Amino acid sequence: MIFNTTTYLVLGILLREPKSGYDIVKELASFRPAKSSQIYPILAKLEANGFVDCTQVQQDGKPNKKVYSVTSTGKAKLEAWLDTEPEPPVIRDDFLSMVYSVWIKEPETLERLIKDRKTYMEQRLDFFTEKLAVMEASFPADIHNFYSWRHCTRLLYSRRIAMTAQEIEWCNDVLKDHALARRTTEA
Amino acid sequence: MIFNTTTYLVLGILLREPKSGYDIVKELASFRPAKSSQIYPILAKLEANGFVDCTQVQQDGKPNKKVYSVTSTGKAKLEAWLDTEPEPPVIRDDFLSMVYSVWIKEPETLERLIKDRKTYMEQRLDFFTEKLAVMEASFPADIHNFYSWRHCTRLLYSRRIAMTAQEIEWCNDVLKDHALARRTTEA
DNA sequence: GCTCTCATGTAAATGGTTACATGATTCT
DNA sequence: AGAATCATGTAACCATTTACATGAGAGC
Repeated sequence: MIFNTTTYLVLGILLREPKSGYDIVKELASFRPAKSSQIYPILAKLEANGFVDCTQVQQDGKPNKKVYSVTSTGKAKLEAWLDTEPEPPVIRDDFLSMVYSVWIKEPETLERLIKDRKTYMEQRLDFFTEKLAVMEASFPADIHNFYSWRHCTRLLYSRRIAMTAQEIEWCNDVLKDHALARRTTEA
Repeated sequence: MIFNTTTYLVLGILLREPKSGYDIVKELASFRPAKSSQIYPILAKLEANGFVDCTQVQQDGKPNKKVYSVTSTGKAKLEAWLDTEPEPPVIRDDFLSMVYSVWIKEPETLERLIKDRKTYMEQRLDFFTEKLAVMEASFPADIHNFYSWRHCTRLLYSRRIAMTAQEIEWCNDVLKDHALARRTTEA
């Protein structure tokens, strides 16, 4: 069986807390989005190879669901992965590809591109700041405990927040430069 | 013909300056890495559909190469794309997936992960800082001229540098927290 | 009756990587 | 002779997305 990064992520999610495929998709949404058509086959393979167990759970007011939990073999596999070196990050960002070529258009196009990006990043910043605040209020002890998964979540939120704030700052710098240069040209 | 983001990037590279497939791969390497097996078919398709022209160039001391340049149709296509809205960015980062699950291991694993990341980011920071410095020294006028492609390159470098510096800062924060918490535990 | 959320999947297509194949030229 | 860089490509595979299919239950 082939273990790619997404498969390890699924194991990691289920190790925190048993979940259904549908719930895994929701958990991934804000962090590393994946479609259900990718998750369900991964779960099926993990189960077929004994890395996760599955139990049917009846719900009232909702359809039944299949809740998966990690086996000891699954946990061992995840632990072994954490001792390896991660690949360098890959960023797919259309926005950057557009900035790369935006010099062929009027300056207004760059301005629009940056303003839209800033708006998007401000929304993301609010989203993650809120998430972190809720977690801090709900689990004040866990988030500073090395052996709690919420500690890891806190680290990831704080990184996201810092990165997003940094990008907003960059947008402001570009817009400032832009305004300055245009005033100079007009004068 | 299907135009994906990579195809637009190839057009953007060739519009700055005509290049061979081999050169395009090198140009992309530090920004959005792609393999030659992806670039050559894109060039073939672009040529077959009249978006780029190709001329054989003899070189001495090196094998001959095929240099591509963008046609007016190709430029129009790129311009139209710049008026659309970019998709939200996608980040594939094994490191983050590892941090997500590292709570199941001893704290040393997190420490190692962060230290290695910091080292990697410091290398990247040096690389981009050097690149920007060279460009600033070589083309002091261009980098502030809206209608020069080097202006766009400067924006992308400055963003990369700020982002990378920010990530190093985050690594330092995590390591400081970590040291503090361990001292508290030992005391 | 219609839409929304919950829930699980399959099939086809696209985007990208890995592996392979070939050949010129330069440097050691 | 062997490795390194330059140069162009093909074939097979993997990862992910898009589109499709189905169905229960809730709320309007």
